[in-house]
Order: sequence, then structure tokens, then C-alpha cells
Amino acid sequence: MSEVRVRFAPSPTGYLHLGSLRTALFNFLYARHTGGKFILRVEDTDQTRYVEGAVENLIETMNSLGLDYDEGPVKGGDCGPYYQSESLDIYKKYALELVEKGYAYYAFETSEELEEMRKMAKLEGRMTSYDRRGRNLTEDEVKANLDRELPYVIRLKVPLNEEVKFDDIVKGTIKIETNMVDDQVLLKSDGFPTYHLANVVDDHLMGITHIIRGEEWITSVPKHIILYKAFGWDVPEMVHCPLILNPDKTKLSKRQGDVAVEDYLQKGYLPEALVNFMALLGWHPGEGESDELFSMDQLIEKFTLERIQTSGAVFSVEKLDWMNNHYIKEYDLDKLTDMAMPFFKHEHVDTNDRDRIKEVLDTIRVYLNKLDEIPEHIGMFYNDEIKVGGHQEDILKEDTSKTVFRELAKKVEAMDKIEPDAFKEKMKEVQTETGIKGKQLFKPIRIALTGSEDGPELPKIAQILGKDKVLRFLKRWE
RNA sequence: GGUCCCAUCGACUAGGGGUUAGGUCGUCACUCUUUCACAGUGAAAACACGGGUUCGAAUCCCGUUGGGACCGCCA
Repeated sequence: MSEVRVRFAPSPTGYLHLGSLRTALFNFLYARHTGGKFILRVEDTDQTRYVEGAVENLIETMNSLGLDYDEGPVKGGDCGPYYQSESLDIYKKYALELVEKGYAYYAFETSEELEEMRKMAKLEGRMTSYDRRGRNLTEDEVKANLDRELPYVIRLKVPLNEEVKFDDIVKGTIKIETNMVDDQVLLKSDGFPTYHLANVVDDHLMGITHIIRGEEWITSVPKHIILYKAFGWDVPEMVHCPLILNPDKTKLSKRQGDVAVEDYLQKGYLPEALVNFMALLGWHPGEGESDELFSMDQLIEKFTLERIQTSGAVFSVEKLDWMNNHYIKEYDLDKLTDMAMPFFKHEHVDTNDRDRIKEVLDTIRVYLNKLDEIPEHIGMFYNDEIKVGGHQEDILKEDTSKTVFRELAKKVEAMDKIEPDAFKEKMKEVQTETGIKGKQLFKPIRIALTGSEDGPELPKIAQILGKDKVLRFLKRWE
């Protein structure tokens, strides 16, 4: 069997959609699993949707997720160009070839006419596709129109009364009557190809063996197969992945939450967690596998097309959060600190004191579902004074509390600097000496030091706060 | 509306003729921790429905219902 060649072919709309990420990931995993090639191709055939910097952004995002491609923009390869907008003449040549062979034809309707046609069809409850009227034009009429330089498109001449059948690796055998297939525009009046033409031509020219993409494409496969046959080309294997869904089971959309991978990265979801989580949406390693935490290497090793699910999967942030928290807890502290830096900076924390930030981060990471929650948890380490009110203040003003503060302060004063174990020891001593214990002992200290009733272990907090601050906070209530 | 796809706990899923239908997230309870979180233990929680086939169906077939995708000179 020849080498596997798969491609991820996004249109550069400005950001990487979660659904696209999953498609890219499956392509990537399959290529790496089989030792094949993963190709990135930019489908920029819609001039009206050109977005500045989209490709750079896309590549950057893919890189940060560890999805490196073998051929594509910037990197190059033997099957370029990898921007479709750079091979307009090729698509045109193929479109013309089709016309010549009788598999396609010129059509001269304007967008407005088509719009009208669709409206009527909808009104009458008919299929809204093109009514194939352009097929009735005589050769002379076409020639005359062309001579007059009327704007034209080239449309696919779908063979009527046939059945197109194909085997999808995840969906199984699918049959569609050609009468239901639209005479799709292949070449637009601006000279650009549509997705359908460009996709088929490029997939063939680039030697793509497996088309792995979202299920939303499944109804256009017949058009593509008709094209492959018209050209006399082999049809690649079809692999249509189930959609990723909103909680209401509709196709994942912007309206119902963040959909751009960049947004998730920015919020502090770790690339490893994102990859791990997305891989499990619509895919599962199979029987006997109860674990769900996989590194990229493990995913590559386990990934097969046959284990892709048939039905759509709801994107659940709760599980992503859990998984991300897991990765945050396990992550290399130095790398995590690097990633966390922007969030500290944003809170105006002195980022020169990296060691201290590292310590803070290490003690709060257990609380973090994502890095952007850092601000909620670091306040207590950077307070200059503690603000309390209500029943917390009442607790601090208890006689027993004052005793605790006085005695503890004395002991802290005698310390060189605060080590967690030593601090704990001192608290114990205060307990035995004063007879104050339990909540009466710990709660006031916690509130005095942090202004909060919960958080990480007190000794750890005391250490990070340092002797001076601890004393100052304690003495305020003596 | 037409065509196509899909159907196991709330979510992600395992299983795929005989199982107490398993795991993970979430939820709840308990334990641990003098707090919260983490961790641990446990609980509640599912085969959409109706017909076949079969000794036996969640599993195979058909239908119904429900959901979804697509029906652009967007991709």
C-alpha cells in the first residue's frame, strides 16, 4: 500500500475553529500513526472573505498545539502551491477540460437571478438548487454570450438518473440519486474556483489518499465523485467525522460560547489538555481502555480511523476544565510559570520576582481549571493590608483571637524567617500554651493573614507572605 | 419541504446475541485535611419506541419517533 497522505484544508477566516482543530488533529494523528504525510493547504478561493494575517495565525496556533505539518505554506513541499489562490490557471484549465469533454457547461445567470430562482423554489416547496436551465443553451448561444463578454460561470453537468455510491470509513455505504445533486458552480465569474473544483483538483494533484473532514461535507461527496470520474481519477478514501455540537445538539457555533482555539489558549487551557480533550470528542481508543489521559504520543500510537464515532458529540466545558486542571497540577512548574506570567503581569504583580511567583503558582495550581483563574487566587499573597468586615471582623476581635495573635507574633518575631514546618510548630505551641484550639485558633489566623476563610495551607501562606507581613498583619489585631 | 446522517446515564463513551450494561466528567453523600480545593470511598443516573429474526435482543432487520447536517458564484 502506498504512503498515506492526508490534508487539513482550512479557509483562512481569521481563527481556528474548534471543529477544525478536531479535523486537523484527526488528520495529524492518522498521518503520524501510519508514518504518512500531513499536508496543510489554504483554501483561499473566496476573495470576499480574505482576512489579513489569518494564515500566520493559523500556523502559529497549530504549532502551539503540536500539530506540525510536513508540507504546506512557509514550509513548502513538492505539491505546491499550497495556497489555492496561487493556482487559478490550473483550476481554469481543468474546468475548461470538463466543458470540452461534455461534463460541464457555461451558465450566464446573475447572482440576482439565482437568488430569485431560489426564492421561488422555496415558495413552492421545491429543492432550492439550480434548475439546470443553462444546459438548454445551444453552442451558438453560448458562443455569442462569450463573445459579448457576458460574465459566466462553469457548472458541473451532473449525469441524470444515476446513483452515486461510496463507502465512507466511518459512515459506511452511502447512496444518493444524481437527480438530487446540484449542477454545482465549478468556476466562479471572478475566475476563482469553488471549493468543490479546487478541492478535488488539489486532492488529486497532491496525491491525497484519505479525505478526513467534518460530516457537514457528506452531502457534497457525490459532486466530488462525479468530478473524479469525469477526470478519470481515483477517488480517495472518505472519512467523515461526526460534528462537534453545542449543548443543544446543534452544530457548534459562535453564538453559544467560544469557538476559536485561540480563545481557549488565551484563557489558559494548556495545549496538551486541549489536544487530549478534543481527541476524545468523537473518537475512543476502544475496549479495555478506561484511561482518558493521553499524551500526543499515546494518541498517535492508539489512533485508528475505525474507532471514530458515528454520532455527534456535545462539547462540554466541564470535562475540559477537569482535564485542564489535571494537566495544570502535573505540569512542569517552570513551563507552567512561563505560561502563567501574563496573568500575573495583568494583576500588576512584580514579575521580576519569578521565584516568588513560582511558589505562589505552585500552591494555588490545584485550584485552577484554567490559568485565567489565577487572579482570583493570588490576592492573598499580594495584599498590603487585609480588609475585613462583618462576622470576620467579629472573629478577629474575640478575646481568644487576640491572645492567639499576641502569642503567635511573639514566636514569629523570634524566627529567622518563616518555614512552613516551623510555623506549624509555632501554632501548635500557641495551642498548648493558651489552650485555644480548633477553629478558634486557626480561623482568626487565616482571616488576619488573608482576609479569607479558605485557601491553601496556612503555613505555606505564612511562608510566602514572609516574616514582616505576617507580623504586621498579626499585630494589627492584638 | 427534499436528500443524507445519527440514536447506551445530564455530557463523553465501552460493550455489540446470554453482562448485576463498564469507565470518565458532572451531581450527591461520606472519609481525609482543624478551612477550601485536591485525593479516596460510595450512591443516584442510560440501551428512544414498535414490530420482526431468534430458545434468547441494548446488540441483527424493518418501521416509527426524535435529533442533526446539507440544499450559495461560502468553505
